[in-house]
Amino acid sequence: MPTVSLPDGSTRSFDTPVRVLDVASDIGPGLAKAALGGVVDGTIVDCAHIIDADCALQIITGPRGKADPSDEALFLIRHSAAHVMAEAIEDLFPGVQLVYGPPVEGGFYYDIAEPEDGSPRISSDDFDRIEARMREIMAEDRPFTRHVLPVEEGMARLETEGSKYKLDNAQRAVEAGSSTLSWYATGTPGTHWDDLCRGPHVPSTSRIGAVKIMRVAASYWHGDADSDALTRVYGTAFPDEKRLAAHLEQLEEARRRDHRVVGRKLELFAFDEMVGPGLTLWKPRGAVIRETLQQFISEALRRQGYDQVFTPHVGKLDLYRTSGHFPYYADSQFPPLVDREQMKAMATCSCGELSNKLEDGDIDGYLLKPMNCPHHIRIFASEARSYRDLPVRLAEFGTVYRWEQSGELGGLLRVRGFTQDDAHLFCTEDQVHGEVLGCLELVQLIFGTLGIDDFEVRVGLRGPDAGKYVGEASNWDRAEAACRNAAETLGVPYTAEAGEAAFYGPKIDFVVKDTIGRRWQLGTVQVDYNLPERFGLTYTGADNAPHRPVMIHRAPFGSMERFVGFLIEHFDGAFPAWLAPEQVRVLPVSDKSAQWADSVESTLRDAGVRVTQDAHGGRLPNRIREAANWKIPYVLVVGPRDAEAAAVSVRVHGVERDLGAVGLDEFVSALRTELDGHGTPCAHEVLFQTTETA
RNA sequence: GCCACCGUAGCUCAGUGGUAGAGCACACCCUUGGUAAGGGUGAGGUCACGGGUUCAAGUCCCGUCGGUGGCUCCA
Repeated sequence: MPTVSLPDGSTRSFDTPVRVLDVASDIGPGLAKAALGGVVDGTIVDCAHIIDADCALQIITGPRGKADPSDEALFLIRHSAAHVMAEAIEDLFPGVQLVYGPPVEGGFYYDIAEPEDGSPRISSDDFDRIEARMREIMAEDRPFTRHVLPVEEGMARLETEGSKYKLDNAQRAVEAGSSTLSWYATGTPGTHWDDLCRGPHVPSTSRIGAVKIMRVAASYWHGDADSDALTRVYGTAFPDEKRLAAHLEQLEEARRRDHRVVGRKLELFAFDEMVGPGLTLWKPRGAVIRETLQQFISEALRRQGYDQVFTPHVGKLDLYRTSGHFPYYADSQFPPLVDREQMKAMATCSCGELSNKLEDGDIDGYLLKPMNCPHHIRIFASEARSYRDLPVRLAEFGTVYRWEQSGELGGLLRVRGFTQDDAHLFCTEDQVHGEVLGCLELVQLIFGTLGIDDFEVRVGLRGPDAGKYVGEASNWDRAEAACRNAAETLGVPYTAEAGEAAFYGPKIDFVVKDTIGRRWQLGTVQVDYNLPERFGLTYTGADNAPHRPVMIHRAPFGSMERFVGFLIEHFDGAFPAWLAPEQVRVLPVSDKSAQWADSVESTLRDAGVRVTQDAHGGRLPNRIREAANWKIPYVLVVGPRDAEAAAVSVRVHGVERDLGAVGLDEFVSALRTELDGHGTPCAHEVLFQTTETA
């Protein structure tokens, strides 16, 4: 006699066990028709799920009207679509084995093991016919039917079928405590296609609505690169074609906002085959943005008591043997630069001998630095340090080089040479908390000034595998507490992730999403007990005895490349005036206003404004359009009327009209205030009381 | 690094084995124009690179380089 309580607070009682669908019918036929599944006490279930005890139930329905479908509805639709796709692929590619097919953010995928007999692999050319087969299956409107076998019987079936992947899935389910194994047939069990699956699914195949295969990629079994190579086919599904089309349009829009597209159009940066992959060429306009950000943070660093240092781009291998970067991380470094006189010896070595000799130190050379810390540590070690000197804060925009895997490179977001806004703080145990807080203030200053409010804070802590971590447990406890505590004072939600610490200490990372939804770490603060130990760093305490300092690595931007890449997308290339490569463009209406236009231009230039004049380019509307395409914050149209009044007619990017004329001096002073205030207050708001912008 | 796809003018892209194309941008000329595309003319190509098949290759095959997406990695 289950009593079911519903989201509106009402309850319904039944004499016998009922299906979720029956409860929906009991509420109303419309709801029953729309039901895709249910949520019973927080667990998502099929419409056919039987309720035999009191519970809280929410019916999952497809979207109504213009509302977005619920996450649960999309989960069911996409999980079901993954099955239909798997069936279609098995139909079209005999010999494949299914591995694992979950719904994911934005869609679903299915991992598939393709036969290694040289038969054609699934390629994007096959998407149309896979989709066509899926639509046939959907049109047949076959019910998703769950059938359950006891573990032994189920295992026996899987053994017979001979799929090691499904067998593995089943074993995992059993290990996780399952007492049965379930299959879902698209239709009648025994007659139609089925798949080992925990469920749940939509009631029948037609309820999936609209599907699209998106891409195919390689993946690895259990995510392990040494394990079987699998083919992962990604797709997405929506309740209807209209929503699918809207989703695809959104992806297109995101692509237009991609920093690689915008960066080329606005001439911010370039990559060049001849220079090398992942090596950024900062063009003049991009360099302005980077330089301006560096100046901005440098001011803050001075206030916080940092000292600027400079160090070279290379260091001897011994430096990195001591730090532990070489050869442990050799795979992710550019190959060493070997001493000239040793080149000959190398020429006769086999690869194995060579790497041994490099490791042992028989062959010496230099490394393009993968990190700045070893150099900064040697600066710390270059003089006797007293506790009175601490904290020592050494800052450098240090360029580092890492041999990122070729498949990982992507625009400015993942490169092989990048400049960190790096600093290393050497402090006492007691100072860690305060220093971490200071680092977070810098991140807050940056994010706050630039209006970055959509980010995640991740605190990386030790995992259960204690052997992985260096340093005293008590120090770790304090450092972890310092990181958590500091994250809390930020006043934003953060996630504490066990096992995500670096091996040398806990860290706080700031993570943002790019325009196509990928996550990237920007700023980071890391506490380090390892390197001071490895380098034997000491300072003299008040007790006149040597003590080991604690190091903090921090980079509030992360790297200038990644940060600017992200920022291009954040602003869609329309940078606030203080960052914009070209802040003002002067457009004389005609040659008759040339003199006044020149004078406007030089006045602005004298005020330290990055200004240009466009006296060519044809008619005025054409030149306005051109300036808009370059996303220039302020466009000043000057004609005879303006010259007469010593004024400029102002347009601001993103507002498609003339805001009106103001005196040149008035404009310059308002703009100067905006630039000096890093965007606050905006000149156009002050002058025209408008808050419209792009 | 792995799998798939892509590489044609500065940019965006057409071109399914038979004489390399368009729009934008660029140069020059006309237009002196008051708020998002005025008109004309012209220049611009080793079709990424190397090999192969073919009477004939931008097009088909192989390799290399580069890019994109995902996987793995990320001190």
